[in-house]
Amino acid sequence: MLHMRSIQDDRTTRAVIRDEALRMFAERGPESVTVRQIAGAAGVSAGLVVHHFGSKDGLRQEVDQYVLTVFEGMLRELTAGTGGQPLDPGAGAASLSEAFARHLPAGSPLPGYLRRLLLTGSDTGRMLFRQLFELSRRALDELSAAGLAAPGRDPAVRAALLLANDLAVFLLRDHLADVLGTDPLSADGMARWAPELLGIYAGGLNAAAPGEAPPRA
Amino acid sequence: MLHMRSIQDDRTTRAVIRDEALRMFAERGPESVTVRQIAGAAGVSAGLVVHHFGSKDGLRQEVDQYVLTVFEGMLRELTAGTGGQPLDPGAGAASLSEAFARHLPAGSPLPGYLRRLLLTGSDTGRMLFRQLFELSRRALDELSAAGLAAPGRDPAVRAALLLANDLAVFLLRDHLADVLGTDPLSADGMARWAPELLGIYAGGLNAAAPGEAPPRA
DNA sequence: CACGGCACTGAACAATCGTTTAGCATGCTG
DNA sequence: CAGCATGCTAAACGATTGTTCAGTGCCGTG
Repeated sequence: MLHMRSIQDDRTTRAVIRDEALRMFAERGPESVTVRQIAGAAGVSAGLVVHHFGSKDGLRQEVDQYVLTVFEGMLRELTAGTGGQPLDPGAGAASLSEAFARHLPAGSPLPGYLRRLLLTGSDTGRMLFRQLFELSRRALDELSAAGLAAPGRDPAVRAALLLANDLAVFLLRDHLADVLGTDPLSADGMARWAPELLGIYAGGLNAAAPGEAPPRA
Repeated sequence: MLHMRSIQDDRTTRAVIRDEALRMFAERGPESVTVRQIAGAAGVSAGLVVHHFGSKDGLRQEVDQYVLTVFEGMLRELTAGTGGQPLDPGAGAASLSEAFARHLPAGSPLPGYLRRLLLTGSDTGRMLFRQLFELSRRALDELSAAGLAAPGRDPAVRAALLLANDLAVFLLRDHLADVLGTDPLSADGMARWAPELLGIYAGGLNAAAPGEAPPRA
């Protein structure tokens, strides 16, 4: 209780346990990971895990909190970076995957953990989604104010739609990598994905065939 | 003691167990549901569950198979219905949610189970996604042949994108219902969602304000 | 009627779970 | 130096897990 763990002081035994738990939780889910497996991966005894975090659920909550903190840091940098100038259409939507690809190392367990967080129906996941939704709404407002996108007849739905489309990329990341042969969160994958998405956002499904008669909106 | 079941329930005990397992698996995940809980919900003993399905995993596999069969039946009807005539733009993408809303009762556990199937990294889930991807490719081909949509510079990515956008709706169903106040798989929800999506597919995010210079595409 | 198979139960099984406990070493503090 | 909290381990605890087993009642068939 003497020292608060600072960022530079991070890899204490406690942090190692937390990181291993994060990795294993993301991969197989908290229910399928035992305290002894976490302890083994961290090179400590099972009792020490409980000693540090009170219980397995206490560890899970701390991992939740940690992941949320890291992610919010990413979001803060993301929104701060685009604060002044107008955004690309879909930047508020497409940039999530982009932010992941840019800020996280290749094999980071964070996307997987966030995915699980969004899909388990937990309060943490709900709060996270609400936060992302508000972000999407603000991004759409900015686009709309800049004349780069119409707010639509139902701006809330449009913001939700842009967010959902963006989240789909990393919710379905493994499957997309499977059928496309490229991880959509990698640089190569985004180079294939982004133009297609931006093309649709720019002019719809018919935009890429300019000789064709444009469809009626 | 057969009296746990309602009077007019022609399902066999085996089917009752399967259905209860399906419901509980969809809600909480197979790892968090015990054989005894399933047995209790079905009004039978734990031993009988194993007697009918060999093991808990055998039951899980049978539920997988059952869900897949039902879902493929839905898909077959879906593709058969749109075989002859040209589709709306995005019909191959938007119709999945539509098919769910039309073919399943309100509280059906099937969407939840399919969601879990897609996100657990199982072989079944991968096969399911590949199947959906092929369906999406064919739908895009039809749209393209009918001149209703451009295939894009990377048709595989475009098909994957349309599929991902569609799947996002029911992967994030609960969260979308939370922030929008309407279940996107209900009739009301789709009435709000579909126009927004089709509008983007028809003319992009700026469809309401044409003549603007499109961003980098 | 006898009998074999079937659905089914309740109890027991070994394994594994999260957690508790006792104890050991280390290092700081008065 | 003693005192004591801290990081940590090994062992054990009770509860719960999936599964097995012996047995019971029932029903159609020879």
